[in-house]
Amino acid sequence: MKLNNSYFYTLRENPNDEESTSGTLLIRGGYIKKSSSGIYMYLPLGYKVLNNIQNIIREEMDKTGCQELLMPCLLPEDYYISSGRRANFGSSMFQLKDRFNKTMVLGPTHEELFAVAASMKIQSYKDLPFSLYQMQTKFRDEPRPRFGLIRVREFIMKDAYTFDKDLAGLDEQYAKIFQAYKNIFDRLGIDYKIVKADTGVMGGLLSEEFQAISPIGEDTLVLCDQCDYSSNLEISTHVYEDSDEDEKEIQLVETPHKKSIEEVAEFLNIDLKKTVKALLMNVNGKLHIFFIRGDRELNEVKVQKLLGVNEINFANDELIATSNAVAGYTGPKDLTGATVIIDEEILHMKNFVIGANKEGYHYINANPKDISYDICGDIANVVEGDKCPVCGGRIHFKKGIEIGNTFKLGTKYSKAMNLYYQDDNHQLQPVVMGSYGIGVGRTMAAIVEQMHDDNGLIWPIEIAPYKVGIVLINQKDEVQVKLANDIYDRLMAEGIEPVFDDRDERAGVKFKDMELIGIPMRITVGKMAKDDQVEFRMRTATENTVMTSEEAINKVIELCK
RNA sequence: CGGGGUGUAGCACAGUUUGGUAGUGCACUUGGUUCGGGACCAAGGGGUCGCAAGUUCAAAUCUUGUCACUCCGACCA
Repeated sequence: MKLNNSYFYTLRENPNDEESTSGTLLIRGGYIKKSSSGIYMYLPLGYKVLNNIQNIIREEMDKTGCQELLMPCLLPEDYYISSGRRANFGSSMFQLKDRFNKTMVLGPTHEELFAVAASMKIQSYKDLPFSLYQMQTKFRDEPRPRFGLIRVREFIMKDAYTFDKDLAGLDEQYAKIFQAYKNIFDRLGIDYKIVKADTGVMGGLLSEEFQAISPIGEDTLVLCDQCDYSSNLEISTHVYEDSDEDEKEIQLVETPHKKSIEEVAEFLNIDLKKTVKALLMNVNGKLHIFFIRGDRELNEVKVQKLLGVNEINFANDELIATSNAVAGYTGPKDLTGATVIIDEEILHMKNFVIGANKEGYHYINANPKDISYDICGDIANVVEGDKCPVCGGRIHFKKGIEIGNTFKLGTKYSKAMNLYYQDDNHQLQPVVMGSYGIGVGRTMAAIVEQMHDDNGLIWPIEIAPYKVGIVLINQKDEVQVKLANDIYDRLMAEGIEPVFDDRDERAGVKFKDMELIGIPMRITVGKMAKDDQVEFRMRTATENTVMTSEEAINKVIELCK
């Protein structure tokens, strides 16, 4: 592409409404433009990168024998009502009426429709297994779009679905696609971790997430410094460690005006880890009081599973008044009028601090024998330094951007969508399904988050919009012009399209732009053109290498392989 | 959905307190000088000041409403 007379622009200043590095750089480089909150245009450069990523995904998916197809985005609401997910998605699903007043939705994910497509093929066990995928636009009306392409309302997802006759078959196909995902993210050059995760609104048997490591990630990954244990914080299991202290006698102490657990710990000069705090919550309109160690956080996913509910909220004063709890001084001793749930860890603690259910008082040296409760379970988040559930090492956290997700769905959707096959005993059996997603635009943003510097983007060669850029220093010097054009033509003939900066701009502008848009290799044609000499430089390098034009061309060809 | 912030030229912003001709930098056009790391000088072009109603002789500025964008939270694959 020659920049003269092309659609190409860059911005010298950061946009004022983008927070993330990736969003800012992609906008400044002219890769994307926001059209409204969480909805972006992919401009020519951005579209090339998007396509390059899609091609890598396509190659690896095709290798597994997965077949590509294309589903509609616009669907009757009925599919999601049949599967029972219409209510789950709620207002995050875009909805509209057609001219006959029928309710249509824009698809947020396509398990239902793939089940319908699969039913055309599946009659007997002999029709299984197989797998299908598509790359298609998905719509989710996010309450808060954020971070450029990372959390958006309209996005392209590669979604794949496997169909098997039993769990053994699912395991086999799952493993194949899992490996393809590793190949994809390895080829994209992303630093990522695979973690176990909650199945959430998808349901099913198992969920694993591919998480790009990034400080702006919205998920917390729990990792072990000794073994390869990894888990999303939302489902990470907690190993309890018994205290070896001798039990002391419980004692009431005054803690005037010390309401938060941090204030109490400081006032009593006691480690937060030797305290127990209360969380007063509203579960289905009833007061539930949760007790966890003072330095931990309540894990809503675990609580929802333990209690079998979809939603928990903070309790208001009216609800709290149904018990004898005193805000700031609530403890699990002699507490009445609420369902009391304690974290199992508390049973392993000794001589800890609890609220006394009396304004201005706490107990110290409380022990498990002193407290009473209705339910006990794992309800808290792990914290850094906790014991690894696999090897006993210590765990630490990293932040991740979820770029891929794989689910063993089981028979949830096949049963709901009436997808059955006949087995060799003439019995009807539900098809066993798996589903597998990759957010293509989000992956692009994650790559930028991981690969950039002060001067701009840095694309890996395989996904760069152009692998090499030619900077023509003086477009009035015929020798330079001819050499630059010769190099351009030679590379085109090799099937490598360069971006050729032939604009009437000063050299500095051309260098800055080439760096901002992150072109991996640069050939500069300048003063030495009369001796057939050019400068070659990688985007990541700080020095030029002088060589002949022939050597530069060969270098590019070699690095593109 | 709760709480804050911002809407003025393609981009980034000032002007709003105290109403009185629409401004600055970048970008763009023309001429000149310069020209291998975001040049300089000069002269230009471009804006229903988010939208609507109101107050006023007069509104970017005051009032009310409304829309959009955004941050923190809630929520979320």
